[in-house]
Amino acid sequence: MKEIPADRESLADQVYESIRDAIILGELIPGSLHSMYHFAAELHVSRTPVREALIKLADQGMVRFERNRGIRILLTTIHDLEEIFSLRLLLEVPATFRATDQFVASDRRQLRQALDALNELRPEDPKSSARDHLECDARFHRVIMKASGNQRLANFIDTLRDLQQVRGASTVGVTRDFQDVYQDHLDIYERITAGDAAGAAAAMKNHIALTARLLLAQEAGDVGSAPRFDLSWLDMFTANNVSAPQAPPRL
Amino acid sequence: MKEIPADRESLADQVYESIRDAIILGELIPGSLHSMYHFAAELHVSRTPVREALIKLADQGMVRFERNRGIRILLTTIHDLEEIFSLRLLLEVPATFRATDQFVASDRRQLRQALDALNELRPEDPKSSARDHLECDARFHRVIMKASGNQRLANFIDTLRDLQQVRGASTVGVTRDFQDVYQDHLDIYERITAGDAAGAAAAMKNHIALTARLLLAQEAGDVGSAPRFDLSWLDMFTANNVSAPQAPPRL
DNA sequence: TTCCAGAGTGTAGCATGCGACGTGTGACGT
DNA sequence: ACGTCACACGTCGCATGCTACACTCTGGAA
Repeated sequence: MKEIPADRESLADQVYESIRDAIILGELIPGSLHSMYHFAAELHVSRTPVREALIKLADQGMVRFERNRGIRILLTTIHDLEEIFSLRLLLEVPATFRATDQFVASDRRQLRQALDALNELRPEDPKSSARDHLECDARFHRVIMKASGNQRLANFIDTLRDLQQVRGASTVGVTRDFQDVYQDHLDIYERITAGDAAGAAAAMKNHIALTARLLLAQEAGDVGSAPRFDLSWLDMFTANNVSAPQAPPRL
Repeated sequence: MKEIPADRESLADQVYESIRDAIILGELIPGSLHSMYHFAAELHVSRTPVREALIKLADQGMVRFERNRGIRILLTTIHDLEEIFSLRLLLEVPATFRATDQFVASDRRQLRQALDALNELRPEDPKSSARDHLECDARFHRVIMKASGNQRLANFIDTLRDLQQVRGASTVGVTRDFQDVYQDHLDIYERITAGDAAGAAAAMKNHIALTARLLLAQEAGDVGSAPRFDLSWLDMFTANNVSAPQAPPRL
């Protein structure tokens, strides 16, 4: 776990980020039990900021307090993933539509930056690249969500993505390669910058829906028990009636 | 502010509910500044559980910590209401659709109970009735959200409704009377119990959209400066293409 | 050998001590 | 009369003391 630097930010916030990152990076095994004393000693702070950070993480569903026992690191279950992707589809698709109409130069610059970062990733180190990819992917989406003008929506999506990353699951390198995913994002970028709101929304919808299908099938396969997932009912709430090519162009 | 009872639940949680309710009930004036010492003395607890409760409230946007100054009670702004109603439309309409398909007997019983409570309300005491109405309204919606099977969605909607209630705004008795609102909910109830998912979703959409329009116009009028609100872009993401009567039947 | 009981260990939950800092106030100089 | 500065007060942020309780492990009895 990373040490706490000595700069001027709330200690509790720094501890929050440290523990959150440690969970996402898999340094804290889901299901394992820890104590506030342990975290406090590890991070060289007192129990108070640790407790405050853990309360936030418990609210987000990443850990659970067990009275007089410790703090349990929670695993993001398949059902959690279903909830997460349902919410992402319901929120990110309309937000992309809205963002396109409100996009300004600085948004475009940031989105381009995130896109380039995504393109420059190469699967040299398989382990770290997957994590890096999740990070870049998150940056790309965050720019769009913020541009939608709904701050609460952007924050909520952020917490959902954190939970998704706890699972550590990525389709990259498993059912899709870097280039496929890059192409998805390039589609979205081009439609947004072209001012094609309906097209951008449709591209985002296809991107998330494809990721959800592949990821749910892939993760469910890991545990053997694979109940069928049905996200198709979401179709009618994600503007399947907008004028966009049914099959988005692929190279 | 209500005192803390001596039963067995986390003190911090009880303090959270006390302060949240106090804000919603308007006992804590938005914009006013308070201290943790003040809350602790008032509720006869130490500063620790007070601080933990306030952290949660700050996360939800109901209060703000001002370092070495105190805790500021925040006002839900018009822009906040826009964000809230956008999210409610994007989430509650699909959730209603989904809930209809998964409704079980116990859900139906609870929904009926909430509906009856709504019907029995009468504007005898104008002040408390408005609050009671908001509470019953929240219960009705919560049953449906839980029945949708997405716990995160239900929780998120709950926090949004809390923020909405901070504003204390209700259309009841201003631009609509009790009977109109009851009719809205009766429509939703009947379509859900009839298994008409698309119809229930459409009814929920109309209900929320109408409330949003009236409330935003009404609240914006209070302060004089009334920028135009445009929630119409949400139409295509709330299943305007489902087979449902354009004008829902009214008695 | 098995079951039960009781003490020990470690934990969260809450109370409290303490330091740093922003703010307001009052005195002093001009 | 007005501007400036220093001091005192109140507050958060963090550290630490303390208590009740859940679990475990051991020892003895059946």
